[in-house]
Amino acid sequence: MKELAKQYNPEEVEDRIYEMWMKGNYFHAEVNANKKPFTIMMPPPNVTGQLHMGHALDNTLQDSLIRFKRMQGYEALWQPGCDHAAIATEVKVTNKLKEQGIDKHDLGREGFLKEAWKWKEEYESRIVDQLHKMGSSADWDRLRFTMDEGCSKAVETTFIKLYKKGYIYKGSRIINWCPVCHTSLSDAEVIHEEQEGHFWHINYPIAGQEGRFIEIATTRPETMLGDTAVAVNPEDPRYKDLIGKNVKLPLTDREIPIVGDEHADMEVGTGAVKITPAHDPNDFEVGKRHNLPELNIMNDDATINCPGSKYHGMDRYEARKLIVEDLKELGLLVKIMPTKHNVGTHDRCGTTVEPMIKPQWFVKMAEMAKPAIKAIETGDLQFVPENYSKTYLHWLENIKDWCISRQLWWGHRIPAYYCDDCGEMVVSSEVPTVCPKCGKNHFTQDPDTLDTWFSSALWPFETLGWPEETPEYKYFYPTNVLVTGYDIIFFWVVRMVFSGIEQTGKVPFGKVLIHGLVRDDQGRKMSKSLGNGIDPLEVIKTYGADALRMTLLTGNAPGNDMRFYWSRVEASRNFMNKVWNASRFIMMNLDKADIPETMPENLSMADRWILSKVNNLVTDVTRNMEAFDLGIALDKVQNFIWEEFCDWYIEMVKPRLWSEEDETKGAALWTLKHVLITSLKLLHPFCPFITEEIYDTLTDSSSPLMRQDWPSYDKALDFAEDEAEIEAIKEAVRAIRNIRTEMNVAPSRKAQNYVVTTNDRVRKTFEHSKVFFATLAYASEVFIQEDKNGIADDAVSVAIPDAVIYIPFADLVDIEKEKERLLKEKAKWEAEIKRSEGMLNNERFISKAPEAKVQEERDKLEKNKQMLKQVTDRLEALH
RNA sequence: GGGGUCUUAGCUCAGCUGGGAGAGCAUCUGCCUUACAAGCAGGGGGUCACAGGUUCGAGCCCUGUAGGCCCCACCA
Repeated sequence: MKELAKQYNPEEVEDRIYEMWMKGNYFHAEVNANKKPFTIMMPPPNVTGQLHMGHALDNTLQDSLIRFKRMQGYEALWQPGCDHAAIATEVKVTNKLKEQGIDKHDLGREGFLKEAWKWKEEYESRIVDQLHKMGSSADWDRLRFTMDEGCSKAVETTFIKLYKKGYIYKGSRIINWCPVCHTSLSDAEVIHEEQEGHFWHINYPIAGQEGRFIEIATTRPETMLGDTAVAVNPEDPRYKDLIGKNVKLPLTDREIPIVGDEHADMEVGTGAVKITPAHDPNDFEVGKRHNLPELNIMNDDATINCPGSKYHGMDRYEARKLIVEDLKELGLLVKIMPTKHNVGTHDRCGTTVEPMIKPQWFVKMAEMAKPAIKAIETGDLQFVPENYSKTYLHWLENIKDWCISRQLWWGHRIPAYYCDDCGEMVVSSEVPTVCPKCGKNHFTQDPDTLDTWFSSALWPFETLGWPEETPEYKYFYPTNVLVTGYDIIFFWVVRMVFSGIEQTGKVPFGKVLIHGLVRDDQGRKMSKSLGNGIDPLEVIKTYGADALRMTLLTGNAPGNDMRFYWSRVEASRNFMNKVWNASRFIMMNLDKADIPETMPENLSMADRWILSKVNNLVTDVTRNMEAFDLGIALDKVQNFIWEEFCDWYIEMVKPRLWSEEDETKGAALWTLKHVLITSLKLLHPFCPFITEEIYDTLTDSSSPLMRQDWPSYDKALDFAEDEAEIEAIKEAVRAIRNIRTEMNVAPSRKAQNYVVTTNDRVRKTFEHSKVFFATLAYASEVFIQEDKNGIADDAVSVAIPDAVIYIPFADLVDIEKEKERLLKEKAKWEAEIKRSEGMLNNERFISKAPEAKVQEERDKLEKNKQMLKQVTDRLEALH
């Protein structure tokens, strides 16, 4: 028998084991008609940097699931890949170049893209390496990238299909513009932050009515250069008569109309609003309603663009300052009120976005949203936890058209071409040869690229070869589970669903397992700026990947945020150590006797007990796994291994192993081995490394644990009737331990040896383990009094090397205390019985509850009655 | 304004369709015991936010109240 190292060294073991898995190609999944597929698409990490704790959680959940399904006999594919993360990467690469003193515009588009690809290569391999360290069993042969050839083809195909269907259109609309990144942003990329600001109250002079003004309030005075109207509520008595009149727009020579519009809220500000259609989404709408001109007064970098004006070329905030001063000078500034208001900022760079009117590409959402909503109603798509489907629905039901064009270089180029001569647009997968309008043959491609989510929306099928009908696509698609954080339901999940339905006719995954954020120990988000992020690799280095995985899986329900505590990692590491040492102990004993091939006949009570325990555990854990309650499943496995297997069974079995002549040693060893292997299997999806290492050392199996069959319920191991007896034994053992404490005898080898026996019932249950109680007392010799003399039902016999002493219970235990304890216990059982009887006497319960449950309750009642009898008997014996 | 969610031990959190209040950490007591001191044995600690209701039975379901958090929209 091989031996395990004395100390578990995760660092050494993990690397070696992972290499073994890789060499054996055990992660690979192949089209296999004899097996059912099970597919998980890895949310592709951005190639912007290294993985953080959120990725660790995300990947641990997926890896646990896929390992479970693989062991269950599915052809389990975990499809890995990375995302080009358009703007995020472009910002990073631009900054890196800037540090080297290079401006990206000097490099030009081609040069920049070369740099970006270099960046991608570097970070992609770093990310893959990190995923290896976490133990991820993804099919690395199938590693994909959102901008690789196949994905680009899928993007192009999708774009053209949607365009031809009329779902993609180009339009001039007001969009969010980032003046630093020089690109448009979707609504989802804009974060609204509350900021301190001011309300500037400004008098606009009424044209033709000298000395009369209309007072407006604004938080952005600089935009007044682009005002094309003032709006008042048509019901507002203060201003009713002014509707239709004009005002002279200060600081300009323009006159603009006063219009009546619902948008003006009588309660807010002065009730009169300046309308700047080109720089405010609401004003844009008002402008549309009243046919107002849209006056763009800003350049792409948010400097003022008003030729002829003194503000021309100034930054928007500089211009604001100067405009306020100038208004003051003109006596038109009425007052300045401090206020808090929400300002939209770019989620990547923090710049305040500027609403701008720009020609952009959009996806029409109304039609595609419908089947995505329906998928929830039909149950084709289910969220875990379920309430996230409400979030999903709420968003879809209020969906707006999706702005998909970005003025970036890093991304999929829009497949639209413009004729150099007449400007005619052609959407096509290739450069058109002849202009359909003017017949010329020179074209320029649209410079814009697509929103990064446009390609990730296709991830579940583009990675399997779509639009080609590859065998992989046919076999593995639609996928089974998507695992992701709640923070990207809108960005990603929604878009995958409607894209999947539209392109493939199928919901891309049946279940969405949602997890929360990993926060620091104070509940704050982990972020670079706070410097409170914890690198998963650092944790793995000191505590091992298994410990990290266990920390992330336990004590946390789906969809909820969790806090990261080092103490929890330590606790997990301690459990790894427990598993390691228990296994070490078992292996040290395995060569002490022949281990039966099949289940031996002469199993002791304790053997039967632990076997049925582990048998039930299999059922429980499997059910939890299938319901995606991974944390609960792991909790049960841990609880079993530590508290049942180690603390009780292994302790109980020791004397049989140590004894020279015990004929049930083989049964004990068989049981130990069986329970250990089953436990390792159950633990493997969560803690793959340590379980694999132990299993391989223990079994000499030619295939690794990760490819073994998941255990299933075995009727032959169901010794359900033993449960009550075991409880009685445990109770007796506890009593003896208490006696030991009462006697103040330290169970030390240095202390005197002694033997304890107790009543017939307990002794009978331990007929195969006569040395059991001796072990508890750490005796070197064993005395069992077989004659009834001196052994009362409630007395103990204590043997020390030279003598046997019979000690009545009463002499050892404080009778009053013991009575109290028993009375308490009696009350407990009585309450239990009352409860059970209450239920069983209830007609509604009997008729409504499933038969199994009723039977369970009846059994419980029976058992409790027995327990009560025991307690009562003991109480009587005390007198 | 719309939607969601939470309140359980000193701390952080589990508690699966209603049926014995749990874990980890912390704390207290006794132990270096031939797997494990990263350990063992034992203990203390909770009116499950509050008030009603449904039920034989409520941490769980319903209504209301108080407080916390998140998302969406909007604040000219």
